[in-house]
Amino acid sequence: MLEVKNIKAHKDAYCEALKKRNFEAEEIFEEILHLDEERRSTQVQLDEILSESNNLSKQIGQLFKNGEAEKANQLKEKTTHLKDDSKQLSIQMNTTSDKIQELLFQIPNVPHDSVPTGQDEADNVEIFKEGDIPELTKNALPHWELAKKYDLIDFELGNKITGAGFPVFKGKGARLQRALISYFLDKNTEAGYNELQVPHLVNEESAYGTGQLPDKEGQMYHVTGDNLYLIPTSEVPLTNIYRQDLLNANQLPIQMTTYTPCFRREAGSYGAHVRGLNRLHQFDKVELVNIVKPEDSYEVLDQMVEHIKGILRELELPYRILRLCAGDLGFTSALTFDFELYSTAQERWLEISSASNFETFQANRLKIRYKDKNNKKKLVHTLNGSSLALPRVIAGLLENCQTDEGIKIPEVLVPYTGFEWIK
RNA sequence: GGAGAAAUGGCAGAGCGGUCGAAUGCGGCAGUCUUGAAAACUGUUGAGGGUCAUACCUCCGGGGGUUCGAAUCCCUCUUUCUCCGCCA
Repeated sequence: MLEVKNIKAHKDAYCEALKKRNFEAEEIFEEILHLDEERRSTQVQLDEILSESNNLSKQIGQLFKNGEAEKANQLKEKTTHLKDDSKQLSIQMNTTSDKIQELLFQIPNVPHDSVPTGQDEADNVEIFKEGDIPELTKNALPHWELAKKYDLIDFELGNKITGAGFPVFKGKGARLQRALISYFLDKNTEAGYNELQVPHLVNEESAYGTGQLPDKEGQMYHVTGDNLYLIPTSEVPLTNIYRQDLLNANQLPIQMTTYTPCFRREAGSYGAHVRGLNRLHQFDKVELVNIVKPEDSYEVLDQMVEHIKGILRELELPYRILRLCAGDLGFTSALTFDFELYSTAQERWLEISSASNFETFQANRLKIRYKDKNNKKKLVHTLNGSSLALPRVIAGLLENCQTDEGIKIPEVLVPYTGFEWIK
């Protein structure tokens, strides 16, 4: 959520930047600024009335104390109309504030200057590529075939228990998953991230805080009995830990990591691209969240990118990094880098991580602030990134590491899996 | 699920109809002393809105009510604690 004072100060620049997203902000900005004026003038009126009635109340108290009941009763009569007026005005003020809030919720984050223009994923800009794409033998298989061949993942069984998109991992498949989770968490804690375990269900307030509500309502599983949502990403509980907090500068940066399953309804997706592990309703992910001072956020974003690179390098997997174009940028993000892993058997790139800087957009919704050197209260910047999303890493790993003898586990993982080959 | 108690500033904790945005202690910050640090002493220290700055307004778990006036009384919800029941 953008701040009204920033809209006021940078209206033209914001309009210009939001055009990159095909978002015409001019009109909505005007309306917000107008409503803000209205809100303020209403408040001035309200404050005056409240001030007067506070004064009268004090006088009445004094008069009663002095035994001048008659005078007091005269003053009492004066307060009745003040009460009515203040009630009216406070309703009016709340209505206006709600309207402003509602409008602010509709506006996406302002893209960073470095975000390229573009309509959709085809316009994303590749900025880095690393790792050799292996030459596979003629018998090479896509991961869903490999999963079946080595009895690693059972998609049909998940179907029986829950439905499509809820696979059952078995034997070495399950162990490989657990190994990756441990490996990722170890890498993250080595880099200074604090490991946490968080709830997998969140309340409405949390979902609003990180921006899943109101605009992504249909994508979360909703537990209606208790009005809770299954998390689509652990970014939600992690970032909400600090909701409404006023931090001291020396508490920053806050670096958190956690492993959770993620639940996404992915309504309307189907077809070849969602086959196997490519797109699931439940999947595992290890997440990074950073809460930092505004002046540090872009440096931290770079660090996050370097950190994720390091992991992929160790896993010896071919990947590339994309700078998302304005059209493909998430609603809450100012700048996002996507990591894609090359799936050799499918001959396509799979998104396995996304590292974003939200600047103050989430922090403003969440009201996460800190006191800077001069004791000024400022909104923090929040960032997150996956390190990494498990299923597609497994998909890429199975496909790229397959040989005629079986699947060769990358060396760094062997201490975690306890085996070198899946045969 | 049943019975009882409670929720106050960063923390602990008083206040139980007007003088309360709130005593006191701890913590934080600034200063005195010290070669430096600690201790001691002195001062300062909640949040939001509003203003050029004051003034002023709002906030004592959330919501509603009584009253001229509510942290204080009433209703309701939530949470926490204790006891009981059920249970991984």
